[in-house]
Amino acid sequence: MSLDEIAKRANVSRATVSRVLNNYPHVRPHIRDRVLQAVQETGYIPNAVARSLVTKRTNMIGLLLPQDARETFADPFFAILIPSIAEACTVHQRYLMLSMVTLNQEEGFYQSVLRGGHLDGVIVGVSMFDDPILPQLIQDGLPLVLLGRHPYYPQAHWVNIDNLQAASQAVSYLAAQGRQRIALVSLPASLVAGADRRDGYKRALLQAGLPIDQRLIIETNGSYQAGQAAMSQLLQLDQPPDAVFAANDPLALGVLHELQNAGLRAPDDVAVVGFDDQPSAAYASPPLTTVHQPINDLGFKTVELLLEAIDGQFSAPQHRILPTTLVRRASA
Amino acid sequence: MSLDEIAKRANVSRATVSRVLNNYPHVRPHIRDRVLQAVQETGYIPNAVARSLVTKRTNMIGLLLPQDARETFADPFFAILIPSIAEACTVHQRYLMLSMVTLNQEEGFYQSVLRGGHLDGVIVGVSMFDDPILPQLIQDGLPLVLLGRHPYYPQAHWVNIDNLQAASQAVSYLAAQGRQRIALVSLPASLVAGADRRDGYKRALLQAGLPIDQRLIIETNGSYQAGQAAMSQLLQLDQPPDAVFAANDPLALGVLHELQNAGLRAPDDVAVVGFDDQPSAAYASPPLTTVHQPINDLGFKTVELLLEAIDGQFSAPQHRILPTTLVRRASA
DNA sequence: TGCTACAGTGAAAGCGGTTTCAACAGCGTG
DNA sequence: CACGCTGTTGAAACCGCTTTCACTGTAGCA
Repeated sequence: MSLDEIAKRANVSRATVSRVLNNYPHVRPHIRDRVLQAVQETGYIPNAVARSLVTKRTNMIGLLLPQDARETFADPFFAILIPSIAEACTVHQRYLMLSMVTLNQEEGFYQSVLRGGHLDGVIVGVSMFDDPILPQLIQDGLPLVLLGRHPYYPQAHWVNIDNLQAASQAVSYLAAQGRQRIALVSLPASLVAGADRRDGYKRALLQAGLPIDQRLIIETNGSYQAGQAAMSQLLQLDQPPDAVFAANDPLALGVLHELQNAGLRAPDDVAVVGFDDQPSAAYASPPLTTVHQPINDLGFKTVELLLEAIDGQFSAPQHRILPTTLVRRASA
Repeated sequence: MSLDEIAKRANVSRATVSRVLNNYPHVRPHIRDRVLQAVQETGYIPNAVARSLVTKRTNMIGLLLPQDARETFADPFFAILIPSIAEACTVHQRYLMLSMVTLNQEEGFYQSVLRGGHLDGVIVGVSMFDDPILPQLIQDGLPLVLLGRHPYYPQAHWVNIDNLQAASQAVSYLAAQGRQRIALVSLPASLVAGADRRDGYKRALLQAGLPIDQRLIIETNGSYQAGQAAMSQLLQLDQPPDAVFAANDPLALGVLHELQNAGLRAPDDVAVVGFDDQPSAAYASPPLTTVHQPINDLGFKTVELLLEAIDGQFSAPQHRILPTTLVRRASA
């Protein structure tokens, strides 16, 4: 069923049907009603593809996730972020295309996704410094928002939290309690957020007049198991830490678990602070002190920034920084 | 840049360019080369929307997730399933549209997504018996595959595991060890899978000659915290259980945690079996005995079944059942 | 009353591809 | 040599919508 059919049924031209459907003014009420009735009767839904062909808008935005997206999904950060983005899309009447395509994997397919005109814009769940897709993407000129700042692409819009500041605050909090040997269980340094949180950790130590001890810094892949392993390793040091800043909550929970296995207690023996404030953090034993980041807002703001970018509202790159807060529970 | 431009550049007609691009036979090699060279030089990518308008194919499939998708994403089952589906789409050169739209929420938007011609077919991450979207969807006639069987819609294709049989096997395993009071920490009965696993539990009890004790059956929302709460409740019974079958792994891990809190040990005091075999199950303490389901395969088979359905290969509804295995670790 | 301005409408031209159809060349055959 | 194929190509129609443009009719105004 097409426009023509409605047009015939309502005894008007296709142009008029189109006007009614798109809420143009300058259509006389009784004509509008006739059209709407025909639409009602037939259950007509306009063909989105045909519409897109002429309007150059698909109302579809892409969410590009990193190659290792399988691990990504296990991360509670993404488990909250992705539904937020999806919801934001629905709220704004946009469709969401999920893509885990990588450059090396399927060059041609990647090209056709991104440059085939299917997408109005793209959100890049970027993270790595050297993501191979980014350069192409940015050159393509497709409206784009990065989820997280990226030092190499100042011209790109992004939404982020202040990872450095947030991490610094968490570590300062530990230092203020008199903790002397504060360990860092970190994310991969290849991630921008990983590097930022590490830098925040170091800055806080220096500000507190504490030394930076490389043996207290353990780089991990960010998983629960890695947290366990890291803590286990830290406990074997001659001088084990009296506090741990874990760069995300899964790591922190792993750390807590390993402490428990070793017969140690948090915060008495070792204070632990996490990052993310994932829902289960409050239910850990002991409940986890952690940096809360507004993941939901992050998703919404990112979508909204992208939509504004698609509308061409900006001449300069936009950088939105959302606030974090340290949530004090029992673990530190 | 459009077909015309390539046509002019290669000094052929648009039809010929189209033929080359779609690998038609009957194009003389030197003409084909000329066209390909023009494509190369210009970096031309055909407009997918225009193509879709005439071919009636968008190469895009939808993944419809339930209303409570936010919880859904926290479930490791979906954390594995969704990337699998995404990967299967990439492998088969299809795009994936993620949708959490619900009927009540945005009727119009829902309609335009599903009936606007954007989608070649839909995977429904169905679960509830009375999902309000399903009737419409099935009537719409859009190619569709359910993720999990549904008793009310025999005409729909689906891919599933045999939940009843798998649960039954797990409980029989406990009974064979001489466990007398086997509790069930179940999923909501409003979920088909929840009901199936509960029925399997009951069947195994009856087959083992054990009574069905309603006090030993606790219905939950399937979360880790719910598992803790359920176990806590079970331990307050006059005669607490000596085994627990948890209907998914988060529940089982919560149960284990609560046992530990109560100073009890698994499997000595209470044996615990889970369901899913999520990656972290092997790292639990004790490592979790659980029903392994091939979530990855589930994702791939579902996509492949949908693609076949889109090709119109079936006259009868297809039901694919994938095998499960009980993975014996230390918790039971 | 005669003009202008503008609201309201339809015809038709795209959007960028695919596909049908007809035309033409070159070939083997009777 | 006429004929019918087959292989190869281009012209043009078409997919279903939006949007421009031109054309009415009517109201407002001098």
